Amino acid sequence: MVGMRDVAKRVGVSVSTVSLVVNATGYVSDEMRERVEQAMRELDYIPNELARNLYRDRTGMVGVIVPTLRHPFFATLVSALQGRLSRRNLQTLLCATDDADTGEAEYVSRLRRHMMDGIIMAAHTEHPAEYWDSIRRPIVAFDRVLGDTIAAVRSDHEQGGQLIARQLLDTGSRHAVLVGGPRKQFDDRGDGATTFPTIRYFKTLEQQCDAAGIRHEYVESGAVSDVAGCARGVHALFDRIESDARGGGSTMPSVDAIVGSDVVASCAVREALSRGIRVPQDLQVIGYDGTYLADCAGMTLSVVRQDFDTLSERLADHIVDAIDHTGDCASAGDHAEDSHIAGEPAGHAVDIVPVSLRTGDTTRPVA
Amino acid sequence: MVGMRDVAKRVGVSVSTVSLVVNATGYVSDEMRERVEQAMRELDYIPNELARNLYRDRTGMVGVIVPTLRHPFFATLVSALQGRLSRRNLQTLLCATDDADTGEAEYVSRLRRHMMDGIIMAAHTEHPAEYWDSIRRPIVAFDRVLGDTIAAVRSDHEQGGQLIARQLLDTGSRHAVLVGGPRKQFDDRGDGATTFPTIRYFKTLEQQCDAAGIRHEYVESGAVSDVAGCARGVHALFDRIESDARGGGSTMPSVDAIVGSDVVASCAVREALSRGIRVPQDLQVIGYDGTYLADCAGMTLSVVRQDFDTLSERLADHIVDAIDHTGDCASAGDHAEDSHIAGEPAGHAVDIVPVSLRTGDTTRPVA
DNA sequence: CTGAAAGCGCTTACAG
DNA sequence: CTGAAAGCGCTTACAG
Repeated sequence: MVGMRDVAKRVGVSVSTVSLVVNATGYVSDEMRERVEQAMRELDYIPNELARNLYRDRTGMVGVIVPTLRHPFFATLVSALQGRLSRRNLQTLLCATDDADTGEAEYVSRLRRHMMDGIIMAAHTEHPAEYWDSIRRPIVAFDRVLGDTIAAVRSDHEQGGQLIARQLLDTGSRHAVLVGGPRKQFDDRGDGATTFPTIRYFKTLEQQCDAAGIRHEYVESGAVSDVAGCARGVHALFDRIESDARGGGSTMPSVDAIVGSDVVASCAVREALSRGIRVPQDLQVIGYDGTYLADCAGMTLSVVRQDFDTLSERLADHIVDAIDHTGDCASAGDHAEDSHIAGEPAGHAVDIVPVSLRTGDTTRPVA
Repeated sequence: MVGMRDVAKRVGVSVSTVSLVVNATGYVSDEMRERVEQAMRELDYIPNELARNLYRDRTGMVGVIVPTLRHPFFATLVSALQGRLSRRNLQTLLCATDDADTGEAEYVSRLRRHMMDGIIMAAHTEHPAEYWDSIRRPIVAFDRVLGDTIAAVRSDHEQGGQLIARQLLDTGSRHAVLVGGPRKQFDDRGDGATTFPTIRYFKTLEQQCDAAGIRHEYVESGAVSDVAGCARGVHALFDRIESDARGGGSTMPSVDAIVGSDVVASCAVREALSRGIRVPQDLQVIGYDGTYLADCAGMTLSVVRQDFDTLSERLADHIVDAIDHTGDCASAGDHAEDSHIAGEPAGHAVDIVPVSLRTGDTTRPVA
């Protein structure tokens, strides 16, 4: 490996001088700079960031922990996030907990040892808030609550639930099936705050349906990383719907709306089509997320769009903030006992990004 | 940051001793080890890999460059790859060229500066083989030829083409439409070798169709990262097929088979269903890739499956090999001029992984 | 079995 | 404007 020393030797100067021109800091005569730069080119010199980072105690990398990449939601999120981070000259170290047999704890441990500047946490965690506090590294949570000292970013799922409820109401749906993850995620974690905000749109939707007199039921569709399982779940759901209809002596199922992730919605549309159920006349389908899947479904799905660009931008903002302030707070971090003093809501509040409803071909026009 | 020195101080020993127990190398008395470990626990000591890596000249990270994550193929690949690398204690640094405004060249430059142990290249490159040689870091190419000194891994696309041709022939299809990327990718790059092997399955398929007397045509569907564009392309294709049929005075289109990526196939199935074209009776659809998309299409897609697990395993194997041999070859690398001497096909040959045909509900049974 | 010393490749005050 | 020196946190021979 050719190092700074080699460049210095070639030009006949000290390494300090080479360092100065590499970093474009301090004063170097134009002629000197030119000679050094040429030597670097000739030797194909690559600055070793490792050494640099060791000195600066900064790596320019952030760890991103997601459950899986085999789901369009997280693929889209990571994609947008990596782009945003790259723009700020931050590299993305990817960790997927469900796709590898490496657990969240092991990943976090590695990320700490590798001196990541920050960690963006978007996967399920079994750790208590104390654990995350003890990491002593900038952390931003996505769609999760990791404790009230840790910044978090998420979509406005309550708004999402409302948009869907409104749509169902305005288009006259009377019986909706909501398809989502394991219902136990709905439970609070004792401390009053649910750690998994995504389910909020279901809760909101259910409340609004109750208020509007729309019948609704919830069906579990398996873990998020199991797309095929989700497809099977939707298939089974349609079997049941049709058999219910026959049992009731009716030709049409009473279910007239299905709400779920893009994946669910996508499956639902196709199930309906292949069974001769007309979309949206007989059945409305509304997706949640608004990933690319919503656009390659043959029919344009009606979806609540999460704003991936803004979400990523915010995540990047927060992590950069946290990194920049990490030096100042270093001493403050020592007396962890009395940390809950004033309250810095700026960094620790949950940053909520609006969603929007895109009406496609799978919902009826509003009367 | 609490360092080794702090631990040493607390126990009252030298840093060397602490280092020994951290690395579990050399001889340390059990009592000493116990005391040191306890101190590490008490202080929540985290070894700084940066320093360690600087000394060892190894980071335990590999850079993975893909065009996009917003496509199930690359999402699935990266997912499998990250898992495999993680098992070998290698971290994955993710770079997506189409999803960020960071070009391939810039990414490679960053990866070199950050001293990645290796680079896995799965994106398009405009660089000539000489460039890749000059990187002087372990590189493995995926589905691409980066020059004959660089190891490559890919699926057996010729076999894929054959499997599809066989299927079409055995089920009596007479007119197939192949939907794929820009046709100019088919062209060789002067040096005789195509740099983009994926298209080989189309070439093989076309040859076999010609031999079997199956009519075929090729339709471009836009860039790989543009899933929505792909959906529009398929839509337009169906419009044309139907209008052709009407123009010909026929009620049924002459096209009776569509072949393309999972995304294309997925769109095609839905387009067909919503237009009343029966799948597979009137139209067979065969997907290429075999990602999760093939399983959440309502109908189980018939697909040629790329073996992502094996592909990833091989990529990991090759990069680990290259990394392990990087020390030995350091000197050998100097006389790059006379590198083409004997030929080390072991490392440089293209590693070809078999594919398989899964027949689902979108093709007819073989007579 | 343990400690003092040199070094990994770079940066940054501090002298000249 | 440029060089000698100390240090980032760790590892590894080499003495004791």
